[in-house]
Amino acid sequence: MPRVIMHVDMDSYFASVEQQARPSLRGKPIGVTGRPTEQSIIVAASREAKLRRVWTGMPVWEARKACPEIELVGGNPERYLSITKAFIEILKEYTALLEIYSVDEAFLDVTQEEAKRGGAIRMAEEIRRRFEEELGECITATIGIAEGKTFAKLIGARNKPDGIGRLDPEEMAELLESTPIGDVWGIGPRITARLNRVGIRTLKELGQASERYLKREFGVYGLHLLEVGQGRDSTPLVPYTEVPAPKSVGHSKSLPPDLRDFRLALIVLRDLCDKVARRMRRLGFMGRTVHCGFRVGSIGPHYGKQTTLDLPANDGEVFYKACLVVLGKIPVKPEQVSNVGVSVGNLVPTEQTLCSLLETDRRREQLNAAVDRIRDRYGDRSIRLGTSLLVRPIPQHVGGFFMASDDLEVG
DNA sequence: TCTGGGGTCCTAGGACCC
DNA sequence: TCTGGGGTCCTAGGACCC
Repeated sequence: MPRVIMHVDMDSYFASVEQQARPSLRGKPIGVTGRPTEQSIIVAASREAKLRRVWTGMPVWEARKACPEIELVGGNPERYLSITKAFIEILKEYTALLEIYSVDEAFLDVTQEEAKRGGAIRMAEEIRRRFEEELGECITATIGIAEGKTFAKLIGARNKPDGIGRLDPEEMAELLESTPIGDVWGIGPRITARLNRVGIRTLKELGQASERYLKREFGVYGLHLLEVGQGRDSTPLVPYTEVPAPKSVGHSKSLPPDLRDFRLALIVLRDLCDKVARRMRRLGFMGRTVHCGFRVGSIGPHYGKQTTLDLPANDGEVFYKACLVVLGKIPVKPEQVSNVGVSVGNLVPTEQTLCSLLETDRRREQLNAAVDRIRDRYGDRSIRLGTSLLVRPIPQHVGGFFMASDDLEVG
């Protein structure tokens, strides 16, 4: 029996939530930004802003050029999360096979339920009506319905915003013929360019490509591409009840153009290590692989290296030391470091590690727990590391390599 | 004026062990 | 002494997503 998959995608999500919370913003082109600086980017544009050609990912200066009256609003992550929880609660009433894909998207498998509820379209109408009644008139969603996730997403995108789209099997051939491969979930610019080069531009053409070619070029992913090109998509949903454990925890930070400096990058890195460690403690994980990376110049590539610790850790100091070791191996000039990041993988639940049995680690743990309590109570900035305030000698740059490890005084 | 910050999965080569 | 096969772990890099 064919599946009936629904993709629920909130329209201009962060911007809509802001307009719901602040009526003075309604009907206006607004852009939600991460930080209120000119260097930041538009994280979400309201419908009015989109009509004025302002898109997600656009730098603020470019958005202003496209739409001088744009009103910039700093984002409120907690607010978005609480609305997300609310709409997820509504969706749970319609099926247990619900995948929470992101803060503003979900997939529902309603194969079993649709008959009882008068069909998938009627269900989608009801869901949209309840969003309006329970979350507010500004919070709208577009719902796509098809036999697989990829096509539900695609048909939803064709009906944005504030709409419902259902793909009937008879319409599949036409859709395959008219859809450029780059419109499809999972086919980004690189794969698009590679396929275009051999004359594949539409989904239909993708479906006619040889299996051998796709397998050779794209590995197992090539088989998925072929399936999608032929109008099939059996990718399973990941029900929210079976959310996989996180595989890595990381933070990164871009530096303002006038503050691109390796010393500053190290201070920021020390803070990021602490943040990562704290999140891991909160999540109950320790990790062994420490990956440290940075970017040089605004369009330069990301450089990254990793190292594996002997024992899993969840301590910022340990991560920072590992980063310094790793950075010493990166053959790049330290000037103009524009972005720095750390991410820890190879995660193990804390209770499954033996580290807590070691005396030194127990003391360290007590210290971390105390710091966590203070921050829980007074905020992340209430207690900071000595390094955030104090920098001493300058890292040497020798023969194109960093000499980083012992140059920074850790307070 | 020139792009944030958080992730996932896959591949491939080398080291090492049996 | 030489050769082969299989498995796991580690590292680097590529691609994609929201």
